[in-house]
Amino acid sequence: MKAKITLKDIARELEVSISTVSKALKNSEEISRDTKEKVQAFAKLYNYKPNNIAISLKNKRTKNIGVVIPDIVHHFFTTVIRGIEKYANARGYNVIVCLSEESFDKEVINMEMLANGSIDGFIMSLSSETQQKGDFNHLKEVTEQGIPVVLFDRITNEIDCDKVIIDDELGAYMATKKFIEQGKKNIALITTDDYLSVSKARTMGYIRALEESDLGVDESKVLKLPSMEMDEKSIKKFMDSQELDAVLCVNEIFAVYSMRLAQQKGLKIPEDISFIGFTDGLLSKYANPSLTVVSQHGERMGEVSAKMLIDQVESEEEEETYQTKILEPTLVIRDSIFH
Amino acid sequence: MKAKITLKDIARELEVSISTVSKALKNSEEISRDTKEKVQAFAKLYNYKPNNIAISLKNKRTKNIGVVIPDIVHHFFTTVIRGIEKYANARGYNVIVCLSEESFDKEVINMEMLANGSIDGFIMSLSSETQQKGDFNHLKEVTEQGIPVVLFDRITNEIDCDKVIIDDELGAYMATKKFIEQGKKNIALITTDDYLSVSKARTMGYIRALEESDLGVDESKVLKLPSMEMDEKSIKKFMDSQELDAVLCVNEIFAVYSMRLAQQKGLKIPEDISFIGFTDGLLSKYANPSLTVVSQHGERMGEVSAKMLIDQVESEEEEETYQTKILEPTLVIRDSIFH
DNA sequence: TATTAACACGAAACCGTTTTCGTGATGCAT
DNA sequence: ATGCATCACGAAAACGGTTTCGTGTTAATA
Repeated sequence: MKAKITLKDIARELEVSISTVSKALKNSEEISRDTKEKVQAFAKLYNYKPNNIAISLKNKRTKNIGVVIPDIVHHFFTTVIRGIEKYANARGYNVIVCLSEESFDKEVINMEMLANGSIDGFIMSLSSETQQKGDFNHLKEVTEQGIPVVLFDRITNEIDCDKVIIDDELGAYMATKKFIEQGKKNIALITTDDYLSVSKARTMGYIRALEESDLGVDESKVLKLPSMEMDEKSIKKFMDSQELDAVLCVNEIFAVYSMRLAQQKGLKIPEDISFIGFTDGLLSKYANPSLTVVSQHGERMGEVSAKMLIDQVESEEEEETYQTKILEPTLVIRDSIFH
Repeated sequence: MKAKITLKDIARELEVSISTVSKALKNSEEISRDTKEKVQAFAKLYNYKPNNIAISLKNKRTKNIGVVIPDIVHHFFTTVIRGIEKYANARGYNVIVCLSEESFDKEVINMEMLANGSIDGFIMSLSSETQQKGDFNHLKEVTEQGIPVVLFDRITNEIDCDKVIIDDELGAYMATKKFIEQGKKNIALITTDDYLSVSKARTMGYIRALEESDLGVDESKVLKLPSMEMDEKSIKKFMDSQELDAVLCVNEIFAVYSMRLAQQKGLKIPEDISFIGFTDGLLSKYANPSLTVVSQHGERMGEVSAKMLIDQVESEEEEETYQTKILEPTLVIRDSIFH
């Protein structure tokens, strides 16, 4: 086992001072050509690499960014992470991922763990429990300490920081309007409780599209599940209870599952009943029929979030001016609706 | 903005030395009751939290573990990460995720970045390019430096370290045998080139099951794709070229896609043709019909890997005895085969 | 020859902890 | 009064770097 070599080792071996070695490796003007060559050759030979921790301690920059998300086994979050990772890596940053698993306590613990010097900034999406409680003190504390935070997708207006979201209202509006244009009359919405910021916005888009049309809103055609967790029973009951010819779902799982229910009843998709979901994941692509979705562009969202965060981390002046980027959703047309 | 408070700040404020503060906060016997109370109260009031970086530098432990995987938008890896994250977090570790994106170079760069003090150990699954090249020097360097490594799923025998895999050979064997028991005669395999350790093992299991039966192996019934990337054309061509009544696929995407091809030809699943895939993801669960799969128990794999790594990191003696844990795969029966 | 600038390097502080060791003060026994 | 523990605390080194500033040597200049 060859242990890592340090500046001190090089200095001792070459009989110069640590400072000389440090400067020589940085090609400082101060050091003579001779010494520099000697030091650099020696360093290369023994594969010297500076210790990241020591550097972090010195310049109070870790080059790590903390990502706190509710769940990783969810296609949307996965793509966001990928976007963050790609962008951050390109700028020399590493990504520390923490999962809150939709729990407020875990979110708090994770943030506290990372806030003590481990990271330069946070990118996060709130857990459902946090959004439900409306308690954002952990975020406040962190921002007050001057640690930059970027909130994405599941955000709150109570915290002053950069934010990245897609226009969920618009996404749902576009989807619903599509149904209307295709002559659908009984358009349902399967969503979750309003405390989830995204669900609330989507519901609003659905309502706006219907109100702009002759159809109007029928409350009984809206199913609000308590969470994003799959709840087969409630969906089945809802789907069985009425005649529908179009269903908008707040995620792809709900959509694919309800498609199957419809098929079991002998309905033809999209002729008898059409479906649109949110999240452009594998499921939508490979479902049968393939599912039309509102794409949230997770990877893009990740990149944008990472850019905003790193720009802030690296900016000297602490700018008290935060922005909210709103990404446009797009409809990815597949076989679950008419082309 | 309230800046973080340090030991030095407390010391200055309370007019004691830094060492006294440090000891007082650790409830050292050395310090008088009075002083301890004073210091602890002050620390609490100003919400003192020790700086992780400084501690890392001091005791050469970061409490971070590096996870390097080829891809994150893949259900299996996602579940592994979740397993790692849960276990590691419970033991006070954070997880730094790096994606190699199946590239050898990125794998190397990521490892080098992390190996300079940022982490206490690695958990990784090799990129396909690395397995193809057979170049493992980056792993050798790291292990020679005394940094513990745990390899999972995509492993190599050229490196001495702990490993966690599932018995891929057995999984494919079980699946193929299932087909045979159900009277299937023309059993195909859609897999990838043998350089991927998992594909090779799965192919061997498939072959063993067939050889043990009366059927024997028919090379033309095996499709070897160049990588795990989806290649619709090749699969379509393969499926069209012959009469099959069962297909084993090396992942769930290939399986779901070929199911759809079969359905388009008017075949009934599972009566005319049955399917089994690897990876128990969302796709399998919500496909139509739902897909029978060989479950790799990713989350378990993640937990086991994390446990092995952390145990090694925390063990004083550097044990030169490495183990390979082989997890048993299980068949998750769904509607793509007879129940 | 005396002055001075340039050169090449080292000493030391610093980042925020932990930990070892030393020491002044106190109290007790002799 | 003297010796000796014990107590309560501080000084300083260490982790591995970066950076400022000081300094001895040499060579050029007056």
